[in-house]
Amino acid sequence: MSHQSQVTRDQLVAAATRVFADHGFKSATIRQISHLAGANVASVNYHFGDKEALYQEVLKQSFDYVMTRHSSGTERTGASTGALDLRAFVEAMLRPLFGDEADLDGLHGRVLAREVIEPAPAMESWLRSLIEKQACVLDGIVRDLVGQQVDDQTVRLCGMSIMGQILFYSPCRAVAARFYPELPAGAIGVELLADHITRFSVEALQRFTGPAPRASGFEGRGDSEEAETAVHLL
Amino acid sequence: MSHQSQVTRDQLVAAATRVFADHGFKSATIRQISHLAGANVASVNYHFGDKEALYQEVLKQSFDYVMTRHSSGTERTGASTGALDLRAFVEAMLRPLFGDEADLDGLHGRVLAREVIEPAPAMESWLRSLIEKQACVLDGIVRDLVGQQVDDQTVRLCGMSIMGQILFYSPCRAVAARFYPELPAGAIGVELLADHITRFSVEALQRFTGPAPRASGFEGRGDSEEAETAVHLL
DNA sequence: ACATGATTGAAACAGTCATTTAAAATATAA
DNA sequence: TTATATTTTAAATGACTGTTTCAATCATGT
Repeated sequence: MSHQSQVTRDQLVAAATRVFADHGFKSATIRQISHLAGANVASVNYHFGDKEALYQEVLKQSFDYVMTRHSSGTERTGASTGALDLRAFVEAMLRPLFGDEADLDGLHGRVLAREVIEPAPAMESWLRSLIEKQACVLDGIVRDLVGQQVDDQTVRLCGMSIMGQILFYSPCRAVAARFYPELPAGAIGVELLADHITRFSVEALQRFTGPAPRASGFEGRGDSEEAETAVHLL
Repeated sequence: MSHQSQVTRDQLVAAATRVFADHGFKSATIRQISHLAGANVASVNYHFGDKEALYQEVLKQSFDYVMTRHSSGTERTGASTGALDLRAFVEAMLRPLFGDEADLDGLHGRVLAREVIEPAPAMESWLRSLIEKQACVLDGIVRDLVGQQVDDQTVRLCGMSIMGQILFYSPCRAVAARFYPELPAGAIGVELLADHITRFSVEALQRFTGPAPRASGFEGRGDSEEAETAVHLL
């Protein structure tokens, strides 16, 4: 493998990362990628075999990038409070989803987020293991905050509430501006967002101590039929 | 317009709703749709002009369906507590996102959710107005729960936290099972989910009374550097 | 410098896509 | 029924897709 070969290979991966992040696997075209990389259309098939193999390579590199760059932030800090653990976790998950177009963090994060939300061909085992590991870490953080009286299913639901708040800004960062157009997009920094999500979640979790779900202020009369039919489950 | 013409038109819309909900605008093909409708490939272009016009029709009908069927649930109940308002809102937003393949609620909801999260060609003004209206309703509900001392931006962030928890289950319903595989998918009913999201959010919002963000339990020492760099913003 | 293998480039391939065409079939109106 | 308009059908069109082919080019080791 010559030197120039490695260069074009890298350029192809870089271009593919951007195109896949922007359009997804199916909508991205080899011609877009090769043109952006300044290479021939046949180069993808020569260097990687086919489109899907290139995608797997992009997925793998994005995975490695996020792991080495940010995943350390999701390790338990151990001695600190659960709130700080959560704060670090949220920011570590959130940061790759942001960053401008040129930012590597944003690109890699968007590729992974797209794959997680709508798995295109086949999710690789290492990506699945990453997700499960993160979910496990989050479980632990939540457990620290809610205490031991809460059952496992509730802990998982709380984890999903947190992940929902985070992933809301992934492929759907545009949706935030759509829901709240008057709120300038650039003004929502990662830190501000991480602060809010952490605070929102900590406030909620610190009251999830009791397993009795009806002890939380639903004493009003049920006007809406939807509310009436289901509020007994609370 | 003959009677049979109207029949095939309706069948095309019905088939298109399903295919668009499953694959999105770009990936859905006219051949899929017309075959599912038992019509010719040219029928779409004859009855609607082109693929995008058919998509607009599907969007419009899904919009009307959700509006008449569920949007009443998002009206303020007025006299009841904010928590019940939130519970009704959450379930009204959540229900269309669920339901099995044959369920009309699920189909229409998924079409709209797909469009909101990743707007395909151009979001129509009535859809935009629906979103803004819903956001406004949610703002009001949140405002009722947090009180008047909280600034508008925080109210909006709280609204997005709630929407994040809801939309987490939209195209990404699979992601829940992915994060927590041992949790049987069917076991998470709409009511259970709505109960949890409502409880989680109410617990959080009821503590968002004070505008001072640092009064909420971040007194631990900062181990993680990410936490350290940003915790001063709290 | 030369020969050999690795890499690139332009073109062509087969497949699918949305869309168009025009003839056939059907419904509607007289 | 007959004439007219509407609707359906099969086939073709042109633009895209991923992939292949093969000659030209380049790099590398002798």
